Amino acid sequence: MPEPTITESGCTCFSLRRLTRTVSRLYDLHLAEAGLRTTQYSLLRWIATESLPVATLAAKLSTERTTLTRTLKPLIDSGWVVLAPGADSRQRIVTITPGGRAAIKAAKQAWRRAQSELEQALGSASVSALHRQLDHALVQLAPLVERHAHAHQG
Amino acid sequence: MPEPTITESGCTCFSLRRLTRTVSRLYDLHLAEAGLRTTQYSLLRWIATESLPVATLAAKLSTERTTLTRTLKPLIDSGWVVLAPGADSRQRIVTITPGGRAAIKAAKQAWRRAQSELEQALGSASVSALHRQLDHALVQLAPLVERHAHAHQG
DNA sequence: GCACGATAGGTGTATATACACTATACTGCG
DNA sequence: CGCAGTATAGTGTATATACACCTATCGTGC
Repeated sequence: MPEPTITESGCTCFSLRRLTRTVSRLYDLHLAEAGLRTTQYSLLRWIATESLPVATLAAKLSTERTTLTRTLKPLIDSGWVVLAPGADSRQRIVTITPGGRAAIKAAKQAWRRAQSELEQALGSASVSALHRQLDHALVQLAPLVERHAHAHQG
Repeated sequence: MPEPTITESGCTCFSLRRLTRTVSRLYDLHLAEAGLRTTQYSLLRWIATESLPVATLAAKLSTERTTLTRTLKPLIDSGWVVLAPGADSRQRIVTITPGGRAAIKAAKQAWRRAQSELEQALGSASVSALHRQLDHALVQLAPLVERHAHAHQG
């Protein structure tokens, strides 16, 4: 039955943004002790697992490439990340430093407390269900948005 | 069973932020035709339903009060919103203008296309499930984060 | 071996977000 | 009434986010 689809629940984008604001504040409250933001912590952890060129990393994070350039800046200024030259001299390989690994280690407990507090408040089952929905949505939407974006250029 | 609770799924905050980025881009692609962002559209719609003081509106949106001051600025500059004086002369009542209502009307079709595209890509059942999870999480976490934030001042 | 399209990355500008701090106005108590 | 304390809003600063545009390098066809 192809019904008119707009749900009553309202704007999915607004609900997502609103919860993201709230959850980010929770994580940031804990991570402040360690001197970094939740965005920075996640980014560092990702960079620690593999060294990749900027565009490749951006794609993995579903971030606009130029946004990654800007979000990397404070990490570079702190000496936690460097942009190493690649074989192709256009590329910059985003690479973690020993200081970066130390920062992750120092912040890990704070992150764990944030995640734990969230899971206690929501219940583990709810958190799992939420992740399932988020993952499913991302898989469906990410390529769609990329197509849109590329079509827009020409 | 009070088990160690950290889920395998990783960082809830990161997953939320990532999907929010993606979904926001989808909405913004459509709303660009109407000359506004998804954040602005949602905010305008909210303001159109009731006129409230800044702090009250911020609480309803789960936004930091000072953030709302900044996000209102482009709407005020466009003539879509005014800050009217209240009985208490400290208060500014966030009020929509006729131009603001016209902007909502002009953007509605674009928003509908965005929401519809999302629902087609995910399926209505998925979208409903996602909204349930988002709403549940917000209800649990919003007061918790507020408590944290107020405790931090003192 | 050079011209040209494609690819990798950065900048300019604008908005979104939040914390620490500041300024102003109200309110109740002595 | 006058002041102490509280409530309301804005600023300074920093990060996050993305689009339009720019620069530099690569690879290929001739």
